[in-house]
Amino acid sequence: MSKALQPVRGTRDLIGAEARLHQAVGDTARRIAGLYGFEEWFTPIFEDTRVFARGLGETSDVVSKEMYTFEDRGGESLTLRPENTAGVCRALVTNGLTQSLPQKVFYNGPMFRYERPQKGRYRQFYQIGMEVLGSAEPLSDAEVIAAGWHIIQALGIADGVVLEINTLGDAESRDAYRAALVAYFGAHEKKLSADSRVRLAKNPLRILDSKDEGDRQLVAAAPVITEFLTPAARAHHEAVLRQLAAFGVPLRENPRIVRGLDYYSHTAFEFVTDRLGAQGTVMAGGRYNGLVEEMGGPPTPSVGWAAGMDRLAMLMEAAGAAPAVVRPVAVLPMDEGAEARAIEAAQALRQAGETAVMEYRGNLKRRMERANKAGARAAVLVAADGALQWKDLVTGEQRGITLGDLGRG
RNA sequence: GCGGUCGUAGCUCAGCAGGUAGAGCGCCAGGUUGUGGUCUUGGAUGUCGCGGGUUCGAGCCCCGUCGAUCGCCCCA
Repeated sequence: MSKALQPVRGTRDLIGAEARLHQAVGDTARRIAGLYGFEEWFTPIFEDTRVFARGLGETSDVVSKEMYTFEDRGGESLTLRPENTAGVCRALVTNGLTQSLPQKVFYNGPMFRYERPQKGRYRQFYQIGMEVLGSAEPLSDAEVIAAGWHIIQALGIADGVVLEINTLGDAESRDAYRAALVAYFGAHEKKLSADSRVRLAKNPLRILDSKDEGDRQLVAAAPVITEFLTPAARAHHEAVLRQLAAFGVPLRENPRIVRGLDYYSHTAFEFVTDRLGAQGTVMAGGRYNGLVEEMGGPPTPSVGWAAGMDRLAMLMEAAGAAPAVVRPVAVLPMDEGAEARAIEAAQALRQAGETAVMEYRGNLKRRMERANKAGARAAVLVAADGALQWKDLVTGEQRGITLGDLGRG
């Protein structure tokens, strides 16, 4: 045991039920995204460090203290992606797709963040995400959110999850609001928590979602973004809310929703749950109108979200929505001479789309036991003379069949 | 990065004024010379996370370390 190597802190193996859960999340999300006309993109797991430093904001926590950044043998500064929106925007630009907008993108894969691990929070974690690149229309905001809700429903976890939505307004609205917040919290600085005093200087909006009780009381009386929205920003937000209603997505307006990454503006939303302890955010995103430009492209207004597969999988498990395991048919030779014929039978089943397993060793009793443990629903018993019998492992019934019967289930 | 809790067989856990470890499940073999699930008999397995210290003696005490976990921070 002392010599056994362990997985690196914050990483783990996905095997068995956990693997199946993750697979179900990815497959379901991909399928639903397809229903909305989104196509999957595969971008590199590491990028030029500048992709993230520029995209997410140099001062954001993710960039300033959570990235896996290293120099490769050629002396380039590379970074394991901490999220995938910046990479997708970079790919849009490098592939010349800013000429054919909008692009509707789905992705699925591992992300890396150097954080203190906790349940539902890992250093290598998995995200799915959807992005609409190149549309400023409120309908694109509403549709990606609706697709996200559709996925949550399809996973069978909608019960404990609710959409909270807010707007951060455009740059003009946001600057005015930020100034108002600084003035308000500045006047009450002595009552703020230590953390929030730091936020006041660095990112005053962040005080809004503080968990500190004292902060919360101050926040309750703080100015609200809606008072500072420009007419255009207000119109956008109202249109998004209206269309979400048309999509049938239940929501709760929450003026305290804020985003941690710098690229967001206008719509900001989170699907949250109270069933995962401190890791309550399950899917989150918003509109980002400046990111593609940061990657060297033309102004390209976009919206999207990302969701933690690990958290979705945990919710599925808690909801008893775990995917069923496929029950195979076991093909068992009764004597050594029957092996070739058994292979033929197994292949016939597989050609017909049936999952077939062959136990590799032991006498018939041993193979039967293994087939049973593997959850086989039936066994095909193969005699040396080539005769086949079908044994239903649930009822125990057994009858003679021919090779041709196997193709017909 | 900060604070709390925890770490014993593959899994879930018990153990104790400090005297070098147990149960259930699982696993292996038999009861059954070609047929599983139930039942039954027997068997194997741990450097008690790792390193150091205190002690005649430590799974039980102390320190460190690694990992998990809860909260903060941050975020998906």
